[in-house]
Amino acid sequence: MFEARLVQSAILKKVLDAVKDLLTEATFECSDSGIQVQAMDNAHVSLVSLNLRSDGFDKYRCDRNLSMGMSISCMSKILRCAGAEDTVTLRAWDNPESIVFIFESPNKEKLAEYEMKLINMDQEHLGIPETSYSCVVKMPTTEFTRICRDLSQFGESITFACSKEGIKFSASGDYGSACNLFSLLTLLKCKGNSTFSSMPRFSNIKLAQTADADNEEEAVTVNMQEPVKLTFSCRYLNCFVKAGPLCNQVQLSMSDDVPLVCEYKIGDIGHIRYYLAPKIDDEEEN
Amino acid sequence: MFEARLVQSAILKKVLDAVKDLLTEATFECSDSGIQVQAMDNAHVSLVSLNLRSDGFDKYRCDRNLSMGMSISCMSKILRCAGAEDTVTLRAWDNPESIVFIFESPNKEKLAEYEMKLINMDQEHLGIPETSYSCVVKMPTTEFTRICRDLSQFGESITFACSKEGIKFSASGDYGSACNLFSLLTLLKCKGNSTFSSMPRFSNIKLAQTADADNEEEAVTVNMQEPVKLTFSCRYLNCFVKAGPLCNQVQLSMSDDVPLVCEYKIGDIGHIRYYLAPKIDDEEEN
DNA sequence: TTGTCACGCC
DNA sequence: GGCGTGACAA
Repeated sequence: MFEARLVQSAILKKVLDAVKDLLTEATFECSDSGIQVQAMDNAHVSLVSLNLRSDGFDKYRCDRNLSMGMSISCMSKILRCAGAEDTVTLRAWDNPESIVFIFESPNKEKLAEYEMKLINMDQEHLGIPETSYSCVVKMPTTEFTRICRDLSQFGESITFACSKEGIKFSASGDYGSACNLFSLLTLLKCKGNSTFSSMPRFSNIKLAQTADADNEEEAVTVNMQEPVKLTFSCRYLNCFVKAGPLCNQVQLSMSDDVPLVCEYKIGDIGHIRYYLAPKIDDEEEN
Repeated sequence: MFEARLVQSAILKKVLDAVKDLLTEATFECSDSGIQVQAMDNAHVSLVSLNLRSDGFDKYRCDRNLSMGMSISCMSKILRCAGAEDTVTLRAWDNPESIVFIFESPNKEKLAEYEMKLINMDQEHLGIPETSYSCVVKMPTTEFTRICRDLSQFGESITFACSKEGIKFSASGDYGSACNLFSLLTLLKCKGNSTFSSMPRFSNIKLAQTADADNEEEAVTVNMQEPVKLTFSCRYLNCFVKAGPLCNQVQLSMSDDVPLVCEYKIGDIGHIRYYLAPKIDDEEEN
């Protein structure tokens, strides 16, 4: 049998909020090491990769590997029935036709069971190569969310430019253009960091806005090997940003002509990664 | 003349919120003992019974019995014009063609009068027999509201099953099924109540989650003579649940093949009861 | 009748 | 800022 318990059902609620706009259904691969979902969005443009490690659950048992096709919209509806403080348990038998969600209130007074039929799905397990990226940016989710939302008003896509000057997000459209800049210069100056003058050009710039552990969540960190300038569709960025409630920081990994990776940690239990191919120049001109 | 004053107009506001989705018009029977409304909903499926005792009003005078047909939607609009802290007075003359609503602000600075024309209505006074029920369940309105809302997502109707094991609400639909259980066993165990083993089967189980007066509002109480299993339309349950703001606890009375009674107390002044016939098995199978 | 959007309230 | 509600459109 398969059983996974999470005392904080809120985590799973947020995970579903983070994927439901992109996926209507997905295969959940359950094994001894945890739960993994990899799926292209409905339009087959972006890719969602979700990992929940078994050791992150409060109880986890998986006798044999299972591939369960689930309706994300249904699962999202079910999760919405869990109280904010409830414990959630997922349970399925071997060769399951359905999966059961069990919600228990903190005082054990209420027990809710939701049984969801599984779906037969094409198995499309996608190998995603681990690569090293030219630029890796970490920033507060709130900032990134805000930037995507704000710049979306000006055009269909946002250009991420990461250089020795900092990270710059920009968009332009018929009636104007917009730009949000996290300037290394300013950041350094603000912190009275004197390394600026000796900062190497175009290679391996690593900048922490602050070293205070207290403010780590608010830090903007740029780790650059090569400058990059890539353009992405707002539509998808605004879907990714729905994972914001999971985590205070988002990590953006970029290289030329390679999909952006937008990663949110999920507590101690795993992460969700969104992959999105950059627009090529021809498309930008459209 | 007829005059009824309520310092807390909020009560009357909530009463109207509790009926306006079911009734577009209704006859208000006013007598020395108070105000009574009994009416089938627009679709003639459920029945609403509202009682406001004269002694619950801050001032009450009714020289002769009156039957006043009122537009509920109009009355609801008028009540929405009362400030949260206002005092409301209803006034009508004998043989009235209209009724006046008077709102006074606490500091007496503001006086608002709304006159509403009465409607001629068919007199349909429905005798509702007082019966004893196989199961009477009391539970927090918030829980009941939540359950009706949650389970509505899974089907058109909800089955209420009350047995020695507790009270169970369940629904099933195309893509899964859902169930909310208040288990007597769990409740008793949690409270370290040792009466469980001696609990009679199928008869007169009375369970209080807790005897603490503090938590009375949060208690789930089941008083069972006979187990029952009845199915009701979500649509109507979700209308009844609108009475939630009136009262912290709702009382559900059930017997086989007899309408459910869903009762909310209205402060010290009266109550509102909703009656809804169970779906018969044939209908369930549709 | 249901889903979505905008507004106002908490 | 989030939620619940009312209005509108499909």
